[in-house]
Amino acid sequence: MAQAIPFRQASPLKASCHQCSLSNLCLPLAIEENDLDRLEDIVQQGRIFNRGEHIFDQSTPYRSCFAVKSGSIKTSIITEGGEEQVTGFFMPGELVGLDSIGSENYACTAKALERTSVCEFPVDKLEELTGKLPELQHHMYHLMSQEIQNSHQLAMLLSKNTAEERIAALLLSLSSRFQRRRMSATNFSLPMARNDIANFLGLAVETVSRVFTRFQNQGIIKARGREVELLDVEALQLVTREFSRQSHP
Amino acid sequence: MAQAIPFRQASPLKASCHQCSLSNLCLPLAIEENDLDRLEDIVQQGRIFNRGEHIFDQSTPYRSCFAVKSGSIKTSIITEGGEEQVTGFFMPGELVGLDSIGSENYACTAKALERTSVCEFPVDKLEELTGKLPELQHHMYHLMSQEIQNSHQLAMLLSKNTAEERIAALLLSLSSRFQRRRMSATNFSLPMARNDIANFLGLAVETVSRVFTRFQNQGIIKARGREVELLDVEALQLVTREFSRQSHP
DNA sequence: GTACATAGTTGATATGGATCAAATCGGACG
DNA sequence: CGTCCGATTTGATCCATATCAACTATGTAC
Repeated sequence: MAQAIPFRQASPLKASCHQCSLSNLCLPLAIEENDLDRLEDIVQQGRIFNRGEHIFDQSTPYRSCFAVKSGSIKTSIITEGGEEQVTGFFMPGELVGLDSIGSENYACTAKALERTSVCEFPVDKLEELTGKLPELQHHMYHLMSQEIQNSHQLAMLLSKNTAEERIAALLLSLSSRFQRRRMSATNFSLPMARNDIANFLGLAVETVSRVFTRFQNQGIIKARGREVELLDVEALQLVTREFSRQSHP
Repeated sequence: MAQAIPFRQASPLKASCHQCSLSNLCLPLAIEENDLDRLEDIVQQGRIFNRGEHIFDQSTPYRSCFAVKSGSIKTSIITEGGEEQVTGFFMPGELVGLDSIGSENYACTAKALERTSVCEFPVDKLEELTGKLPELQHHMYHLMSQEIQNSHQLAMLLSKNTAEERIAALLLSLSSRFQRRRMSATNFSLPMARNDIANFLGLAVETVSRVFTRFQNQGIIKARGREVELLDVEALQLVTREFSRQSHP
């Protein structure tokens, strides 16, 4: 491993968005090459969290949003009663904490689902920078509106779709997100437990489990634990659209 | 009415955020008095829509977001199959279209629920302005994150709460939004049809109707058509919290 | 004022998924 | 290698809400 150590050891924590393999997914994608330094100046890179550790906690003062570098994160909100609602899963290249920007406190809790490394963007500096770089500001608006749309899609899924449709949609969403990272779209391992899937999709764990085995029996997927193989993507897509088809044939 | 006509008749469409009674709810609240002119310069004020008319349509090019001046608006997304999902209701002082800022096209359709007047903010000019006014930019981030949080709350409501809890939550939300506008918190008329409520909350119309009459029989509300009176706000609040209480007494 | 259409209510029945219960798997750790 | 504890699966039963059906109220056009 010795040869992997970079020459510039003087500033090991200095971010290097330039070399990051995720720069085409993450914030840098919005920025001109020569403005990238300004983003690097405000990023704190390379913080590592072990499975189960909190990146930030609901109701604590908002400081930063985070880009996932490797690993994965789940966010959830906790009601007064202690009930948990998983609001999202975040994979490399995705930004966590947008739901609280501009607020005093974090609106949710972010937890590492596995060993995860993140890049931290202090919000005060980020806002300052977006004020100077219109493309970056535009991209932030875009990311945030995307987040709203995602959440609306989730609400739709929850209010109108069956258990099978919800799970098919989740599998396809994960699939396309793996694909964006040039990984297999049909062969991946779920970063989250069945419990988290159930909570996120508004189902009981038992139902999630049953649907997985039903899909398996139908030859649509193969699943052993968290390892999943999508055997028939078209069938999955059909499941997610079945609902809308039935109503308007 | 003659005496109500302003002196400066030369520019009747010139916005006057300065005088607007909603300025403490709407975008102006984020801006210093002396920067307000710059906001007024980009606003197009006073467009009127009749009940049922579309303010904008899903999948058409994104141009502007809108502040409700009077009346009310519902937003919804339509699936490929033609199925509708109501994603929100917007009342005076609230901003519509944040879910698409930074996108090419509108992500939803906005429809006037009654005769409604709006102020239009062309997005290119708005982005330009937020680049110059940090407080305004901050406020935009805040509004958008608020929208994400709202949607997460909705998702939670849909995935974890009973019909009664959902409807109680909606009534309380409307109540507090009327109150912000210095209107009665207990006596108001619903801007939307039962159908829209049902769709928004992921219920059947029949269920909504039944819950309304159940609440009425319990003496919690009085409802005749769209006219609603909240007789026992605490009872309503209790209903929304009942769920969380049961799980963690 | 009458008629038709749309919105809302009420009743009867069916069902998808929750819940309860129990068995099995899997991985961390001594 | 065996033990233990949480995660997952499987089975049996129940219930909240959807669905189907019919009726009533409201409002709008003529």
